[in-house]
Amino acid sequence: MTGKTRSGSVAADVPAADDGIAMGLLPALVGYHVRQAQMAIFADFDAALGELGVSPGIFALLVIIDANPGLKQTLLADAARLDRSTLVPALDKLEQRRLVERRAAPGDRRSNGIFLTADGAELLNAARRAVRRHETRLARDFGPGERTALIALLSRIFPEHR
Amino acid sequence: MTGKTRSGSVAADVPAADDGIAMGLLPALVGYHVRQAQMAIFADFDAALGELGVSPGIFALLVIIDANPGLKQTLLADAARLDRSTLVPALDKLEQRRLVERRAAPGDRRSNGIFLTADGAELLNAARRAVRRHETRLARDFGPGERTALIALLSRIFPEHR
DNA sequence: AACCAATCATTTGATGTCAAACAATATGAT
DNA sequence: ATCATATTGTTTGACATCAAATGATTGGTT
Repeated sequence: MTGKTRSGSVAADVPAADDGIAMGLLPALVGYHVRQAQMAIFADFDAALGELGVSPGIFALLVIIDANPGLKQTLLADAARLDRSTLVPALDKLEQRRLVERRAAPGDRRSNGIFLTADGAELLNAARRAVRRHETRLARDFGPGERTALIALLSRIFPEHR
Repeated sequence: MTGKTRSGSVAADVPAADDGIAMGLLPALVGYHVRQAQMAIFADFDAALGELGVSPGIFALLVIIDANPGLKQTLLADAARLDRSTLVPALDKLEQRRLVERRAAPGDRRSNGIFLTADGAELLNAARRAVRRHETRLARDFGPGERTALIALLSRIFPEHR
């Protein structure tokens, strides 16, 4: 079984159980814990902002739109790390909710500039407050500096993929 | 950089740009960096194991099945954090690839015990080697202990959601 | 001026995920 | 023993996502 692992490599050893279920080498993997953390964060985020109809992805979109009024869809998609085609129905929904507007770009009839409406800006402010509470909860057991240290470590993972 | 970060609270400050695009408060959020890290990790994982037809989710399934032969689908789904209905087509595919088997459970005609085939065990071994290389790459810029520290920090996020 | 390649938003198709509803089987209460 | 309730695997429907193809527009080359 999963013999001894060599030095610099990944600790392969036994287990850690999940209610009697062995998880093999998974708990030794950074990727596994990143995924677990992401799911837990998503769950709390949804509990905090689901009422507002704001998911993490929607929140990121609103923040980026607010910080870059008039941004074209392709650039917005890149910034939010979405495919252009994925952004289309997302913006459709936000437009139906009167949170954002697509306005014809002044010099280019192919592209739209994306803008937050007044309602969108208002909702974003409420969402920001909820997100700050969520983030505080997330790091409530962290000592001073640990939250920053976590972000710093995460930022050093595969920077070539960003 | 990222300006001054306050003690317990969330730094709301300016920017960080992504190619001229302002990202607002996103870079101050742990959740944002966890998501970025997850996407980067997934990309490298896929580059390393896509050839084997093994995604992170498939890998986790194979590892758990191997560590718990005969596990019932519901428990497997719980351990892998999938809905039981999501597991069905995943197992269908693995069964078509002759990597796993559903065998009638001895005392309960409702449930199946899930087992790795010889082919499945073989593929899993190859996948494990590739994953270890992947994990080593992931942490190649980390000093001794930093990898462990990262896992420890991630594990302390919303433990109530696990 | 006329073409051709690149860009922009969109449509379409495939996949992975959850949630709700379902049929078969098992368990527990009386 | 009978009946109500749980559990197990599955089907179906909704949704987010990516990738590839499409139509309109732009810009560059000649």
